[in-house]
Amino acid sequence: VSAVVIHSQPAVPADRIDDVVEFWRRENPELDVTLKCLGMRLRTVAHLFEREIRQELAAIDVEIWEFEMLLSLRRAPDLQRTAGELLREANVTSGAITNRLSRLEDHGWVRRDVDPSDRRQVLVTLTEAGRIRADELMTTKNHAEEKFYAGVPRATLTRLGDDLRTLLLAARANTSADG
Amino acid sequence: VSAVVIHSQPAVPADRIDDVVEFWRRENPELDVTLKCLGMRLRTVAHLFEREIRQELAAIDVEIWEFEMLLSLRRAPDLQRTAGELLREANVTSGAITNRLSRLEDHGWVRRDVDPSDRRQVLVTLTEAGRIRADELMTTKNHAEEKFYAGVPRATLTRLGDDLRTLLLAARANTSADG
DNA sequence: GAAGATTGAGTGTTCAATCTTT
DNA sequence: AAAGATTGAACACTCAATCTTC
Repeated sequence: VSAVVIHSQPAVPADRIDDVVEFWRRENPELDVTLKCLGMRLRTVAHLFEREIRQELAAIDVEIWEFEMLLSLRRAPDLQRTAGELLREANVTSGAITNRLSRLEDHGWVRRDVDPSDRRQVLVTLTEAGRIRADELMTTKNHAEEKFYAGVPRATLTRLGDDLRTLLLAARANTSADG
Repeated sequence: VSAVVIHSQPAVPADRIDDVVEFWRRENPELDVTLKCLGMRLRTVAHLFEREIRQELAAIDVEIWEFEMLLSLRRAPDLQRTAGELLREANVTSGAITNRLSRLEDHGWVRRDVDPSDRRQVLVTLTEAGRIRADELMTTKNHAEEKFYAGVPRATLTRLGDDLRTLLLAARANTSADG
């Protein structure tokens, strides 16, 4: 009795990504189809998600980086972090942070002070106006996310979250990344 | 008899994302924790993945956009696409495509010709040097991907791929996106 | 000397305006 | 007019150099 190899296609129609990967499998039958599809889907979903959030936020005139900076401060003890902490949370270079902080300061959403205990550091504090704005943005983003996931079975979403966490832990080890 | 609500934490240790979401749940108990975690993990994994691929490609002096353009042409019938087709595959504006094509042309990896059947269009063709380079890049990327996923159970990866496809189909409908 | 933040040059994107062809 | 590609201005990033403080 010989087993038939099924290419792990579930009860979901094939999409563009399946077609692309099928092309490469024909060129190289050794290719790991599961891995190729997974990578492409990860990037595509994340891209779609980001674009959707960006559009919803754009309606109230906000960039994603702005959202992330304000929300990071909103979570901080005393609504306050050093520029270095913000830098590491945002995964951008120090030049970008300086740039962003200047713009947030212009809007009056954050304040910059020299850290008295270590005068090399800059303490960034969320102002009252910044806190109010942060909470607005959070609400908008929550609505956008619910809309994005609409129609996907609850069980799928939960399983996705769990599996992604597993992957995330492994990937962090494999890449020795701090993100 | 009262049911105890379990916050769907599987046999995986909590991470930074769980902490962030827990903060917001305390602020707003109505918050859908599963959805918030999922969104953050999607973005984080995709970000990590992209960074890893970028680093591996940088070792052979290639940018990700370059990789995607060459590989898109590599799959095309006759190794040829119009600038507009490339634009829609890459999800960037026409200005970016013009810019990219000029640089690829400088390296001698693609050729630009006016489409004789519609002289508004530009036909982009992968040269022989471009085809060789594309295949090199594909090999490098495959290695990088295998390294990224190392240690994650096969079943998890397969399930992730299937669930992501389900999500992708729904999200495309929810956002009316063409990506 | 090392760490944290700022500055400036270089890069690559978007957006709007333009040019050509249909 | 409308569609496809190009151009240039504005913007935001990275990277390397600099300045201040430890």
